[in-house]
Amino acid sequence: MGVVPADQQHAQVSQGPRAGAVATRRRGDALLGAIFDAVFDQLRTVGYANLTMDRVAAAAGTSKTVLYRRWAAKEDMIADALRHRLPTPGDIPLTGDLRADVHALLRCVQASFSSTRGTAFQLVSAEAGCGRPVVRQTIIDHVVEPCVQLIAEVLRRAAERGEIRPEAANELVAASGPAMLVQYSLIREPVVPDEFVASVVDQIVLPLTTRSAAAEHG
Amino acid sequence: MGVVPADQQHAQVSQGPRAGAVATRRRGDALLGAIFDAVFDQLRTVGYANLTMDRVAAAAGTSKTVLYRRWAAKEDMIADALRHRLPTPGDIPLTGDLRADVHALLRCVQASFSSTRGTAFQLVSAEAGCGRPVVRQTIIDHVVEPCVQLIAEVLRRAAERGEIRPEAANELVAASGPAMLVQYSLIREPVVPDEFVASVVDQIVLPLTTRSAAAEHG
DNA sequence: CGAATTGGATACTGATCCGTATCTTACGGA
DNA sequence: TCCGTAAGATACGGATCAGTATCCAATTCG
Repeated sequence: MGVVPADQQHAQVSQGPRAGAVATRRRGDALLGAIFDAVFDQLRTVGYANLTMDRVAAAAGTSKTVLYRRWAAKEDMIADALRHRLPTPGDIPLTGDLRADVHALLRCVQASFSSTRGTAFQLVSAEAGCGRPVVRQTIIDHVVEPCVQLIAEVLRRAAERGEIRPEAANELVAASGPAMLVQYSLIREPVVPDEFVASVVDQIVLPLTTRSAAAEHG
Repeated sequence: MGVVPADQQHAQVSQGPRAGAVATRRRGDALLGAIFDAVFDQLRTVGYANLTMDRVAAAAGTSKTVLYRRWAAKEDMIADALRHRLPTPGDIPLTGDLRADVHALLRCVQASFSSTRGTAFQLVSAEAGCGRPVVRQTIIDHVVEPCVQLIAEVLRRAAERGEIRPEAANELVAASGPAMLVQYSLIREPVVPDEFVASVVDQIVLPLTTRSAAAEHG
């Protein structure tokens, strides 16, 4: 309840010109980064439904005015936070090594959880069924779809090289890895551990591609 | 905007004593069912964030008073709606046939989407990170966890019979089927088609269990 | 038929939150 | 050093919504 001390300090003390004085006012990217931190922090602690501009401002150690000077609406702010924090799968260099490439692309999906503090798929479904699923579509288009497509491409090339059975080079198999990570983030805990990613690669994705795996059961 | 016609009729006309007169007032289970329909309808159309008691009441053709006579709070109502509509995996009879049992259990996961009009995992993540994840935990505990455990059990028995390779009888493989369905519901469309369930069984789960699938890649 | 029960309409309170307006104050460049 | 730009505090209007109170009407049961 009570009174919040008005002279509450920000978490980060930047190296200002006067080293003795506490940095009380951030600008530009420093401020922007603090706001994005606050957004994901709020998503993690109170959830999308209870995320308010007041709370984000308070968590960032700033005020609502600053937020509305940058974004017209709450959704714009969140979408912008995502665009700045989500990894870009297209930047991942592919080596041609099947296991390494699949692993790298799945780590990209994993990074989309950790970079948003595990709130990525909370956001995906929070808006499901709404009129303008801005945030939802941002994540799907930015990370999940590209990763699945890139994994599919990696599988296709491996099939051309004869490393895997050709029938396994499809989007269903390509989607299995991301699906396992999404599942883990939703059911177990928000941020997916490294060992789990490795397990998925070695016990799910790669076994599905081996020559001897039965091609059809139905 | 304007005025909603006060004499708006309910969708369902029950067979009252006077056949000529329009049934205007439902009771008991008929009313309860209409309310649950309205809950999932609202979740689908406006989303969890915009689901209000007023809107649910309006969609059910009743008033807020009726809702608060049954449930103390909004979350209780939603949780109750879930408990009445979600399938119960434990009721599924297991035949001992690997493919049939896996398929039946995955159809149970699928049913948890269709019975909630595709909103099940919207609910799972809408509350992620909140203090009291009532709705979230209801779905996980009621459907997903039981299904994964039952699939794991089915795999274990198949391994004992020598039908599948023993290393595949683990929870990671057991989770792959549900994970694919969750993924589909989140990314593609809310309700998962039958053919997709069959594809997952025949192209993901069963291939992972075949004797010749490489046991380890890492 | 008559009484008890339950459904339904409406209005109200208090809280919350979005988005804006206003004013003060720190920073940083010229 | 001075001035422009942007940060930050605060307050406010308007809207929305949860939950309650009150009154009325229909259905069911005795």
